[in-house]
Amino acid sequence: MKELSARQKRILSLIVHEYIYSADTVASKHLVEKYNLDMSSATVRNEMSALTDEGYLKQPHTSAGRVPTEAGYRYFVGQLMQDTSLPEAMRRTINHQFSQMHNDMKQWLELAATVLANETHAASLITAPQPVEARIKHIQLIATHGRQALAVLVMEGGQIHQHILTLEEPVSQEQLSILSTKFSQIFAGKNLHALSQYHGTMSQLEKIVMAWMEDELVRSDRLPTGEIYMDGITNMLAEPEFSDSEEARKALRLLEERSLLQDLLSQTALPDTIGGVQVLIGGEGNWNDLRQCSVILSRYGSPGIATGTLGVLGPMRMAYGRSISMVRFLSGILSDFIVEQW
Amino acid sequence: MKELSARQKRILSLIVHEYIYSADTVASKHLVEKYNLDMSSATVRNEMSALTDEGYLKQPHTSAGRVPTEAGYRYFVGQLMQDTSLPEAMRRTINHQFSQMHNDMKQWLELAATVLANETHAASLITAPQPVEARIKHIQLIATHGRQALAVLVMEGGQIHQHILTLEEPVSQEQLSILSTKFSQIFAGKNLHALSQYHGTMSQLEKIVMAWMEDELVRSDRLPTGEIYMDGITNMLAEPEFSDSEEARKALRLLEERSLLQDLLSQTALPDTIGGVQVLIGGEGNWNDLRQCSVILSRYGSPGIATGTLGVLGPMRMAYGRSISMVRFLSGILSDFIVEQW
DNA sequence: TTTTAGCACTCTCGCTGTTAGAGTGCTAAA
DNA sequence: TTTAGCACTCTAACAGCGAGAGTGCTAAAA
Repeated sequence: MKELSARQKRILSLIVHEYIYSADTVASKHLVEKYNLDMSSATVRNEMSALTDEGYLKQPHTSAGRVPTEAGYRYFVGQLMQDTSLPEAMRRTINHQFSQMHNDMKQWLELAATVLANETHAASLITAPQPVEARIKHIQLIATHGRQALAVLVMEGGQIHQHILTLEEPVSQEQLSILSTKFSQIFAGKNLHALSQYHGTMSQLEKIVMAWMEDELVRSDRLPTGEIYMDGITNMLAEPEFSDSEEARKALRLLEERSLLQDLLSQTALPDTIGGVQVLIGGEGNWNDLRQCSVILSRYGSPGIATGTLGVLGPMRMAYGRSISMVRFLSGILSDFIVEQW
Repeated sequence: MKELSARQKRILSLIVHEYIYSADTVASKHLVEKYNLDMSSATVRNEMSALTDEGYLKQPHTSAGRVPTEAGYRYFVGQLMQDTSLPEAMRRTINHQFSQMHNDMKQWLELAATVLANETHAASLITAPQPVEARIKHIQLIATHGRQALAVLVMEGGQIHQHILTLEEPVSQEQLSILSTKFSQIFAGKNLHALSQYHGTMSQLEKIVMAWMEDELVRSDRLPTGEIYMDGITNMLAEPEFSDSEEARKALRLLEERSLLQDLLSQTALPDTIGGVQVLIGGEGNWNDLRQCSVILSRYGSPGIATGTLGVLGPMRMAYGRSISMVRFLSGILSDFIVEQW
């Protein structure tokens, strides 16, 4: 693969733009007219031909215009796209929306998913932030009803696990409070490992609480077990490439099968690249069902505290510039929120 | 509309069955052959003609077989369908799956959504149970990090609200515990109304907690603000009636737009009919986007404690018998869980 | 050497016409 | 009242055709 000439780059860029805009093959003449190019359609044709040889363009049929290939998109995203930042007005609007929310992670994630989906016209997905290391800070037991007690485990980062325990027999709030204090003192600052090494003689009640804590920590340690927020699934169906519902199914199955999604997220979005944005085009060979799609991902959060992933899934013919800025911007908003809250 | 003859009922029933099975128009001859009917195709044709006049059948074109109308489905579901209960083996399998879960409402709801979607080949949706009356049982404040404190509100039914409060300044766990006790004594057994009538002199901290509690109760009072669990969205796309993705979008938009969904659920599934199953065919005139769909709904939970809704959304050509049994069965499982837990 | 005009060539898309087959409705006989 | 038989209708599938779009190539112009 040779280096492309400036003119070839320009033409490739225009073709990608135009195709993203129109969803239709783009012809040499059309390009010259629409953008008032200072060359003839024949010249453009020659360059197109060269770009096709290089593998950046293809034609659906002999006498059709050109369409970007996977490699074409990749070159565009990597080399040609100027990094447009979001217009100030939009930043303000979005910030305003968040400022009107409660200080509630869940609500913020929901809003972020909605905004992301609406602005990119694609499907958005966001995983809830996962604490980086599970260290206990605090344990509290609260009597609720009969033999039921609510157990709350507060982690170092402020992360919360809770569960309703069913006890052997009713226990008063006083007794529970005493146990809460005891356990809090013993385990404060400890992680899962220390927990499983503790082996004193324990009452039945203590055993139940211990069992639950271990269980909770084991689960939260197998990283991605958190909730996933999505929106804009129907946006995908509006794209012409998914008018065949079979194609749409392939892409959407990914969103339903948690395991697939987790694979995707964990294999790509590296935990230590907060704020960086990754672009996956056409499944990058690994995800067959995503051959028609692109995914834009970013880790958000704070490296020492908790991180999650957010991204959009759309057709390969996606407004990359806008989507990437959007992902980056929202990643920033959520990161800030986590830093403030925790 | 006259009463249908026994034979007409039989034919209508067979046509509905056959169409649900094959997704194709059903012809008189086909019916006679497949089911070894003791009459000729001409006779069946005559009856079909009558059923068409009555509005239970229609033909897509002059020389095509018949297809049930909305009214046809309705008659089938209301009058013709024998109430099949789930085979024992399947009940056991499903029960077993649940028994292997933790005692966690969220996990049960997720599992229920998955099972429901898989068994009905349609989209499932379940709303988290909402407490019937919001009465405070208990308040607990837990220091987490800096100026942050976790506030937990335990309701009479065992329902839990929690939120991270941002305080004016750091407060020790001791102080928080004192306030917890005080508020718990004052407000135990009270509901929203009593809360807003309390007007002593309050510290800054107290005001913050009060404000949150009111807010939480107001929100939980406007009934359907709970989480919604879904699965099987892609099942819909597999049905031939949604191979046109535009139709699929219409139906799926409902699942994305919370407000639409809440409308549907609240207007149909009445809170006091636990275990009863409602069937909505073709949107029943009210939901234009559901003209091609049917919805099967049931309230679950316990009247005095908390209730939620579960159901399936599928094409009108849906396996009603199986789906209804499935909805009823899972409704029962979730109800039992709620009764046990709370 | 590069660009461009011009033209032949190719392939799709939409239209039309035709045909085979499926399924009905009707009529007249059982 | 049921049924056999047949005429009739409509669709789905296929082929043929022409228009139009867009390219690739060639030869002339810059």
